[in-house]
Amino acid sequence: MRTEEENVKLADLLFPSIEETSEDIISKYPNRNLEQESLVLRFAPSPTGFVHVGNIYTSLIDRKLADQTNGLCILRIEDTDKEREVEGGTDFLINRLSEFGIQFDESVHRGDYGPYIQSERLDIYKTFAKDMVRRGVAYPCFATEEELSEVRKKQEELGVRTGYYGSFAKWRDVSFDDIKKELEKGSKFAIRLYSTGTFEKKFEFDDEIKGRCTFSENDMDIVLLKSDGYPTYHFAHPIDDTLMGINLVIRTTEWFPSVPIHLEIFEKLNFKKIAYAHPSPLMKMEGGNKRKLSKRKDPEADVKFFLEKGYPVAGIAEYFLNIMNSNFSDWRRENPNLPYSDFQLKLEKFNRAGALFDMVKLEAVCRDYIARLLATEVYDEIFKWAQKNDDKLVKRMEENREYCIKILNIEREGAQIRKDIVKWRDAYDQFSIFFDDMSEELDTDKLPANVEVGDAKKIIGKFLETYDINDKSEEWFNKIKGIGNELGYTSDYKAYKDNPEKFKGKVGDVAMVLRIALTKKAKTPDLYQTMQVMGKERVEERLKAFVI
RNA sequence: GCCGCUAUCGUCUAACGGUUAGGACACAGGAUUCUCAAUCCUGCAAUCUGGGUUCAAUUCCCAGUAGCGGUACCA
Repeated sequence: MRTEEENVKLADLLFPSIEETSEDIISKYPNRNLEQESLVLRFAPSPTGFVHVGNIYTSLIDRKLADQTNGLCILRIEDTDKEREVEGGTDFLINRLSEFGIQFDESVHRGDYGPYIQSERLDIYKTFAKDMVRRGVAYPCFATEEELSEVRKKQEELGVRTGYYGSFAKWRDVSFDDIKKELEKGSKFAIRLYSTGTFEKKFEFDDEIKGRCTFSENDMDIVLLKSDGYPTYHFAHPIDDTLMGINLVIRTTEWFPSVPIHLEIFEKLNFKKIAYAHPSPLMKMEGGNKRKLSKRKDPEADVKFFLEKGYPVAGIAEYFLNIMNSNFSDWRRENPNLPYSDFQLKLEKFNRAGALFDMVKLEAVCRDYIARLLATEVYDEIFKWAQKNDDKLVKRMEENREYCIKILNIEREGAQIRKDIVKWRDAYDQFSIFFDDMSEELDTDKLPANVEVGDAKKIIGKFLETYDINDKSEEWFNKIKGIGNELGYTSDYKAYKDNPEKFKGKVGDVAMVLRIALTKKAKTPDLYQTMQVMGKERVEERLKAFVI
C-alpha cells in the first residue's frame, strides 16, 4: 500500500519528462460549438496497408450519421501497434476511402483537435497516465511476458478466469520503495489500471444498436500504457474521443465485450461517458458456419476487388444501406430518383446479428443503380474507371465519345431499361460489338440449326438490297418479315407452332441470321437500335463481308 | 472453461400479444418478344428445441442447443 504522497512521488519518478497536467491538455480542446443533436463521429482504423470492405461499411455509417445531423466525421489513425504498421499505410487508406466517396471533416492534415495520428499523441497519453498514477488509480507493472503467460497457465489449470486481476495482480499494491528499487534496476514497466470493480456485480448498459445489455463490472488491471510508451486501444480511446469531442462511438462488435473496461477507465479519468453503437461485422458462410470476411480467404474482403472490377461505389453504398436498415429498399422504391444520402439511417433499425455478405444481392443493387443512370452518366463513370484501369479504353472512349454514349443509350431511355451492366468493366461487353477491332470472329455454328449457310447469305443479300437506315423500326421489321416469307420462314408463329414441318423456320431465325452476320454474337441488345447506332456504313460493310 | 450478444423462407429482413407470418434478392414456371436482358404474372420456401405466462406467443419469461464475439503490453 502506498500513501497519497508516495503516489505523487511515484508519478514523477515514472514520468520525469511530463510537465503538463491533464487539465492543461483538456484546456487545449475546447467544446465544439454545435447543435445539441449534431453527432461528432470518428472512423479510427489502423494503417495496415489493407482496406477491408468492413472499413467502408463502418465509415459509411459514420459519414452518413454526421451528415444527417449536421455533425462531423473525423478520421483518426490508430497506429499504436508497431508490429502491424505498414509504410505509407495512412495515405493509402485515405485514398481508398476517398475512392469510395468517404471524406472527412477533420483528418491527418486538417482540423483543430489533433494530432489525428495516435503515434503523435504519446505525450498526451503519458500525461493522463501520470495523472492517474498520482491519484492512485493506475500503477506500474514490471511483469514480463513470460511471467504473465505462466500466470495464465496457472489460471487455466485452476479453472479460473485468465487475466491480471485481484491476487494475480502482483504489482498492484507493491510499496513505493520496492517499485523504486525495480526502477533503479532499469526494468521496463507498463502502466496498469488500478481496477476497483467487482466481477460478481452486474450492471446494465444501453447500446445504441444492441439496446439494453447486462455486463459484469470490470476487475482487470488492464494495461494502459505499454512498456514501449504506446497506449493500448483501451486507454487511447477514452482520451482521444473525449478530447476530440466525439459524442457517439461507432465500432464493430468485437469491442462490445470491452465496454466495462472502457467505462471504468472513463470514470477513473473523470471523463463524461460517451454513447456507443456496436454494429455487427459482415460475415461469410463457410461449411455451414458464419465467419468474418477474411483478408486471406476472401478476395472480396479487400476493397481492391470492387475497385478493379469497377463496381459502382454508390451501388455498394446502397447495398450496405440495405443491410444496415432493411427499410432502405422500400425507400428506394418510393424514391427512385433521390440520392441515397437523402435516406435517413436509423441506428435502432440495425440488425443485431452479423449479416452475410451477399455478392448476388450486391450485384442486383448495382444493376438497379446503373439502370437509373443516364447514358452520359454511365459514360462518365466508365471513363473514370478506365482512367485507372485501362488506357486503351480511355483512348477509345475519348475518340468516340458520342458513339459510346449512343451505345450506352440503347434500351436505356424509355420504359424498357436493360439491366445488363453490373460494374464498369462490363463496358467491354457493351462496346465490343460496335467496334471492328473488338469484334469476335464469325462462327457459322452460331446460326440457327435450321438455316443453311447458303440461305443465310441469301437472307443477308436480300436485306442489303432494301436496307435503308431511315426506316422506322416497324418498316425495318416488315422488311425482315418479307424476306423470311419469300424464303419460307414464316412470320405466323401460330401456324409455325402447329405445323413446323411446313416451313424452313420463322422470322426469328431470319433476325438471328442478321444479328450474327452483323455482330457475330447470338445475344445482343435490340437489333434495330443496334443498327441505328452502328450507322449505315458499318452495317453495310459488315453485311457485305458476310455475303462474300 | 468463463462472460456477453444473437436466433423468422437459401440470403437480407417485416410483423402494438390476435396477420392466410409480409417484402426484397435468388430459384422454378408462364406471358411478352427479332436473341438476350428488361417487364408483368404465378409458384417454391421460414418463426431453432423444450418448458412456462396468457383466452391467445414469432412476439414476454426460463432452460437447452447453435452461431458469433471477447477472454493480450493486437486493434
